[in-house]
Formats: sequence, C-alpha cells, structure tokens
Amino acid sequence: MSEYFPIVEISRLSRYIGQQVSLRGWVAHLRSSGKIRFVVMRDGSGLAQGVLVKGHLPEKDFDAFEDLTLESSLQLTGLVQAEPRAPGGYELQVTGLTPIHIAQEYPIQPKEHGVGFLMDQRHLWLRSPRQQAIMRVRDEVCRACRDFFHDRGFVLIDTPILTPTACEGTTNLFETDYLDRGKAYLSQSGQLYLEAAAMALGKVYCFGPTFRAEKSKTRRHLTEFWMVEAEAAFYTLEDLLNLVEDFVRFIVVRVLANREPELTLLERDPAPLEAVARPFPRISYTDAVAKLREQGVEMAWGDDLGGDEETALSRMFDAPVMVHRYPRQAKAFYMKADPDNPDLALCVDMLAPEGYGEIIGGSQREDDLEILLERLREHNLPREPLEWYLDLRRYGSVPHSGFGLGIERTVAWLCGLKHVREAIPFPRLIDRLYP
RNA sequence: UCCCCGGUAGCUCAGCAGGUAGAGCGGGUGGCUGUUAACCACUUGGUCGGCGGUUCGAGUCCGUCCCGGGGAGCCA
Repeated sequence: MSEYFPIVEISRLSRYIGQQVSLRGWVAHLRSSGKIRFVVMRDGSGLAQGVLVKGHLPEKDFDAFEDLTLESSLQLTGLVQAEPRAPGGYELQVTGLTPIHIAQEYPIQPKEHGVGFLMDQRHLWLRSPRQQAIMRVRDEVCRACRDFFHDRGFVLIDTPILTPTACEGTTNLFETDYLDRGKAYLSQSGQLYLEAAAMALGKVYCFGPTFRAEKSKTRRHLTEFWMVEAEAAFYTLEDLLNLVEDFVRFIVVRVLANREPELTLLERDPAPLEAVARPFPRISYTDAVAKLREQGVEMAWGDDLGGDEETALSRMFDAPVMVHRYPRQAKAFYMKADPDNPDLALCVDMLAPEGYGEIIGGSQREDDLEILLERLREHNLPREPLEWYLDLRRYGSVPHSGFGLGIERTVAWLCGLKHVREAIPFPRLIDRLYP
C-alpha cells in the first residue's frame, strides 16, 4: 500500500464516514460467500465489519483473508460507511488487508463454555464482549470512588500491603517470610493505618488490594480483592451513615450515566439501580432480627446475619439497606460501644439489593485508651504490636469513623453477575492461582 | 474444613441392564457476491481424570486419590 490513511479507533468511525481509514485489531468473526467476504474485527474500542469484494482490492489482500483465523491480528484499510446490517453499525469497503499475526486455533468459541474452562482461559476470556463490558464498569466504579473522595477533601493515603500483624486478630492471613525479621502478613485492611492518617489529615481514604486466606468457597469471596476504605476524624456513626449513603449513590449514578451501553450488553436491568435515588433504609440489627423472624427466619438475637439472612433482608427493600448497631460481642475490637446500650457496637453494614450481600462495613472507632485496652484483652490480642495504634488514643484522641467498600461485590451487583470472580481481571480464589 | 454434583474428542455433551466410543460445535478441504453463532458437501479428531480391585470382559460396578462446579461457615 503506497497511500497513507489515518489509523483510527473503531469507536471514532462515525467521524470518518466517506473517508478512507485504517483499523488495527483482531478478528472477531469471519464469513465468506466466495467472491464476497466479511471480517468483523475488534480493537478494544468497538466492533466493525470489513467487506471484501473480489476485484475491489489487490488480489494478494483478498487472498490473505483465507489465512485469517479467529483472533488473528490485522490491519484493514477501506472506505467507511454507515451500515445498519454490520455489527457495530459501520463497515469498511476494504481496499487493503494486512495480516499482522495469524492466530493458532482459538480455544474460546461463541458458545456455552464451562466455568472451569473459561477460568483456565481467563487471559483470553477477557477479550469477549461481556468481559470487556464488566472491566469498563469496574473502571468507572474505581474512578467514581476516587472522584467522590477527592471532591470532598479526602486525601489518598496508600497503606502498606506487608504488615507485621493482623488488624482484626483474624488468623486467616497470608504469611510470608520477611528477610531476616521473621514473618510478615499481607494486609487484610488498611484501616488502622488510615486511622493514624486521619489524625494527621482529617479525612483520608485508601484504595488497594487486600488479602484474606479464608477457605471461603462462595460466589461472594475472593482471596485477593480490592477495597476502598475511608476514615474521618470527628465523624460519628450518624455522619458515617450519611457518608456511605452519598458514596454508594454517587457510584451508582455515575455508572448509570456513563456505562449504559455496557449495562445493556450485560442485560442488566437498570431499574433496580435507579432505586438508589430514594433514601436508603436504615434499620437497627435488633429491628432486622425482628423483621426476619416475622418472615419465618429462625434466628436468635446475637446471631450474625448469614448469607440467607442478608438475602432475605435485602429483598425487603429496593434500595441498599444499612443495618446498624450489631451486637458488640460479634464485632471487631476497635468498634465503639453504643453509649445507650453497651451490648451494641456503633457499626453499620450496607447490604446491596437483590441478594448481592454486604458491600460496606464500617463503624465509629473506640477512641478511649482504657476501653480499647480492655477490648484487646477480651479478644486475646497482643498489645505490643499495636502500641503505635494505641498512641492515637494518647495524643489528642477524637471521635472518628470509617468504612470499607468491596469493589468486586459492588461491580458484581451493578453488572448483575452471578459470581464476583468475573468482577476482577484475574481472580484469586481458594483453589485458583492461575493464570 | 464440611455437604452435594461432576470429570468421555479442542469445546458442550450423549453413551440405556458391564460386551472394546458417538453427536453438535470447532479444525481441515471444496462450493457459494450481503453474511449476522451464515449455509451445503466431504473430512480430521479419544491412554473415557490417575491408581488399584471385581469380572472371561469395565467409559459403565467397588475402593482410593487428584481436579472442577455448586452450597455452608467466615467475611468485603
């Protein structure tokens, strides 16, 4: 090809109608009727169809079609036309076809595959339209999180991933050798560090991967997942409830506004998401238990809400529901007791609608040194590794609150996914560390 | 960790009561000037997850291990 034509992205084709352009990408579909041939290509930004008519392009380029296989990479040159029959809405009357690489037989077909097979092929599965759509929604969620906090004056604080101890005394931590200093653990939360930073900067947040070595085998669990956590000085539980409600509403509104094509491709009904425009119901744990019992769920006050209970409860409301003031004995050591009832913790879980489960957990933190020391004893936690944390209650302690939101559960809810493993590019599960 | 279900061609599966393996899709070859998961013809393709046992004979029955899926507990 001696002539030069602009190389454009498929998503911008509408601006080039009537012009000659070049596209670079991969073969998504091939069809041939002998003298007329169709190649549907994708480039990450969209789909476009190339039409090859014998005699309208060099013989060599027309013949090159015969070598093409699914997922081969290529460059197409041609005249852009709007064409309702073409996938993507535009097609190229091809005047040049240059293969870049001829793909080997591609394992993923446009048909039903088993989950195990697709997970083994995750590196290739990401190329499918559905997976691309999920990744774009995830990207939108992540940017919405950053924008929300940035707009409200929260400062991004990157908390460490290698930590000396458990934040919550859980034994389910990934352990690793730390040079000559014994063991280190992969972080399961940035919270304690975030509390320290909140005493420095007032309002802070972190956003990163967290790790739980739990042998959990459910649709809601990953061993490595991303969490955005926030902590704010002088925030009470009531302030926290308002913050998390605004936060989740902000994320959902952004995704609805910017990722409508993706939600459509995912066949996600937007109606349940639009319900976040209404106030989120707030219900105490005690009232929640009563409501569940009315529905015939057998449970005692003090039992934690399991998956079935969460699902039953969230189905009673169309917006996310905030359950606050759980029994303190079932909760983490750092949560502040309710002054009106010391058996309760000033905490909140947000349950996503439609049975998607807990997406947020947060609380007002215990800010009194003596009470905190007592909690450590109650939970049989060693004091020495947490002296730095206790310092926060020695030097200008103030009421403060914070929360964490699980990114994959949020994405799974927004996209209507059956399992969180599709909400992260390369999921890490109890029995899966590949690819 | 526990409870269920499964492992047969590259993929999705069938294989009835034990008698030596099949379909569709994909791949290959040929045909077709508007295809949409194209269509038509021909064709290629398997240590039936591993090991051990029962039997004249095991994909099929038994034991065990491995792997995958679904669920529980715990959590975001």
